[in-house]
Amino acid sequence: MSDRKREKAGATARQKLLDAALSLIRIRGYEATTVDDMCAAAGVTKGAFFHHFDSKESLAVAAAEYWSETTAEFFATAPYHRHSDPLQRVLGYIDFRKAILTGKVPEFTCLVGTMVQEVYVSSPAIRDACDLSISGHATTLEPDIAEAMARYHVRADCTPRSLALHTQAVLQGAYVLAKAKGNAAIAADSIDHLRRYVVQLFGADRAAANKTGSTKEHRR
Amino acid sequence: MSDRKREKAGATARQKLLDAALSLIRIRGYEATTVDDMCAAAGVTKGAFFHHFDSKESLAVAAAEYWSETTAEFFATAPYHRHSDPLQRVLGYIDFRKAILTGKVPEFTCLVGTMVQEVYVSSPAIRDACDLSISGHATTLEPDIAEAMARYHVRADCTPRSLALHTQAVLQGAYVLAKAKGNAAIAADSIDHLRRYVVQLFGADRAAANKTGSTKEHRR
DNA sequence: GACACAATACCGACTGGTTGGTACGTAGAA
DNA sequence: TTCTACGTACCAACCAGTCGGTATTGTGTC
Repeated sequence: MSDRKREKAGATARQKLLDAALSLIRIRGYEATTVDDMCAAAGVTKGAFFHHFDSKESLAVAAAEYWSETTAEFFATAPYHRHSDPLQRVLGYIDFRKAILTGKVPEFTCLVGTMVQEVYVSSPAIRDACDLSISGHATTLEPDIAEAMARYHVRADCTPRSLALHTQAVLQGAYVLAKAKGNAAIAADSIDHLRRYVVQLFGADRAAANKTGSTKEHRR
Repeated sequence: MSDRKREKAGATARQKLLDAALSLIRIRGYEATTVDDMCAAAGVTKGAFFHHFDSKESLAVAAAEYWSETTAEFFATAPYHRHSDPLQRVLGYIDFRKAILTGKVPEFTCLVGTMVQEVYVSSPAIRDACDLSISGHATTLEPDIAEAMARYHVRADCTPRSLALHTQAVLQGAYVLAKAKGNAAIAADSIDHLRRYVVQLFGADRAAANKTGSTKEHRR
């Protein structure tokens, strides 16, 4: 947004503060990350901080919005969109989420999922920004899921939106367990289960649809 | 544990502090909950706090252990254990987790899932206590899952432990989304997906087993 | 049962460092 | 000159943790 602000010559203080906030909050959490910490990490002073942000809270809101923008860009350019089959795009998304579990835990976990757990009662503004980030990302999955459901005649009593949000729940939960265990393996496992669920959900119901028609169903 | 300490006459300061910590941390998070807050909520003074706990961190470890004890007791006496069929016990557990999504969000969410997101880098002691709580609870599900897998001949390449941990990941993620959205409905939805996954996992593979082998497969 | 006395449980004022936030100054661009 | 974009110095409130003290409980001795 507003590219005129961060012209050519490197990042502006606001930008550097947002980047610093992203990495620090993902490591320490929101409350444990102080304004001074972020200023030091960004290489700016407190004056700059409160010039750009009214308060620590408003920086958190801006950070959540910045997170939404960068992740949206990141996933929009990801390779899984190339598949012509909508189900392959959905599975490709899941595979992609698993593939990016690299590096240390704070590097692949979710900023807004971390923040919202701390502030969901104390700061409605931050909570709403986090919700918008998660729900907004889930919304980008809905068209593919809807199309796949239509093509494979999934008639399970679940909506594209519900399944999209479930994928996010699994990912958020996988991150919690990864943090508890200190490694990504457990998160990858959960994503495997999610993938198996989606495969079964579409495959099993396709088989059910086929059953009414014809083919190799071995009715016992 | 050590019932002689909290005899008959009401809760001791230590007990009151642990109870206060549980509810406050679930609402505000660990970092945002001050020692003074917990003392005030417990109706004791700071002297009592630091008499029973070396530091705020050691209280958090004790709180995680206390959480493990109380939840273990809670689930041990839950009704789903009565089913003779192990799969029904597993599904009963999932249904039970959905059924207890009552009241406000801080009342049904998980203490250790909340804490571990804040301290997984800064405090290994708390992180380990949280991991033990989550993983320990998951372990209690393994026998039922293993038995159900054996009975229904599930040969999916997933272990009882992996599936048990996945249920916890889904629950933790469901709580994150519930906090973001401010209500339990989204969590219930995700638990529905988890239930459908388990049903499919056991049902679909049973069908597959039946397909290859004889009918009504009951060999052992 | 009475007493000494020691350990435990708890109190509350205090502290040194930290926190989010402010006031004001300044450099450069328009 | 005025506006934006910072930098520096500072503050009041707050924080985890300390410390000297007191009330209560338990225990060994006679």
